[in-house]
Amino acid sequence: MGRRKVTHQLISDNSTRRVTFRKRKDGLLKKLKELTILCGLPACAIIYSEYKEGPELWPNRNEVRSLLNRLSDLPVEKQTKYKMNQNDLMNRMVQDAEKRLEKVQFHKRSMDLGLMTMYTDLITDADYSEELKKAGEMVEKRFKAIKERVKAVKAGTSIIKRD
Amino acid sequence: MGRRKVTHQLISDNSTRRVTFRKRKDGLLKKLKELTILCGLPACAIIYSEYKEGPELWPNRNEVRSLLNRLSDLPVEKQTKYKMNQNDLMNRMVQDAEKRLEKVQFHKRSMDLGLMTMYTDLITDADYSEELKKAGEMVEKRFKAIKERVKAVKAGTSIIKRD
DNA sequence: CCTCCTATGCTTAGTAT
DNA sequence: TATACTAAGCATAGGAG
Repeated sequence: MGRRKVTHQLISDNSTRRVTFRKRKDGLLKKLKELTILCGLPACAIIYSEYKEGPELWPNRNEVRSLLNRLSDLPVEKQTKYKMNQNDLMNRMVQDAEKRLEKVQFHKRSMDLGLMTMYTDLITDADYSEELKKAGEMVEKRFKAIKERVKAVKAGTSIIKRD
Repeated sequence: MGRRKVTHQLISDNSTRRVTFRKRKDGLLKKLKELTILCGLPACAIIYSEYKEGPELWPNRNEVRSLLNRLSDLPVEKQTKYKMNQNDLMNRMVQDAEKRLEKVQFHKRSMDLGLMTMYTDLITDADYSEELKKAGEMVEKRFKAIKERVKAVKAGTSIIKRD
């Protein structure tokens, strides 16, 4: 039989859904590839599914990363109360994350890292959007990484192994 | 007339390319939407074009960001010579970027920022992949942002304006 | 679970306005 | 440039092996 008209809702049958996923995902990525070739532009797609450990990255991991990095430089939408002087999301994220981090944990972290305290006059109250909280977490990870490296080196070993 | 078979190469004519871009982009995003609904999964797409200032983000900026954040937690491919102890790309980027940055500019930056020197024993030679260079640039931006904030506050003004 | 098949619905290139 | 049209190419649901 030929094809039947499709109703747009979640396909309940597991195996049907799996088959449809593969067919449509392949068709979709083919069309995305055609678009980039015909129109000469960069694009990427990220598709999560229950059928694979990680997401499907098109065209590949590096291209996705590269476009993501560009994304960081986008101007911020007016949904937050901050205005940018530059088209630079990263700068804003970094600034605000830094401020938030420092307000909460600066003294402890400074001691741990052996850094001198400063910025005391920078710390002010502000409400932080989800976005800024994530940025804060990012910086937190950075601090953790530095602390780990310091500990590792003091212990005479490096966290990073070389071949 | 109906449609002609398409040759897969860049469309040279400007207006034809523009029209094709709009048509195919819309068709593509429609199919991506169908895929997410039919199969109940998260997905996003980023499409840059010469017809818009920023990239087309589907389904929206926040969803793209959210999926990107997930991406950061993916295990790293074995294409680099570094091994991970955790499924945490950010930690590795941060560590290596930190090392590179410090080797080149630590003393100057430390003075600028009023931080104490340390890590002297951490600095070693290593060749850095493109990826790590980008990570380094990211951290560079962070330092710039901090410096700017410090200057601004010392001057009695804030870079960040509030409504 | 595949792969192959194909009728049928969907997309779209070229045209007209 | 945008919108509308439509013929024909293309994608794919369901079935068969």
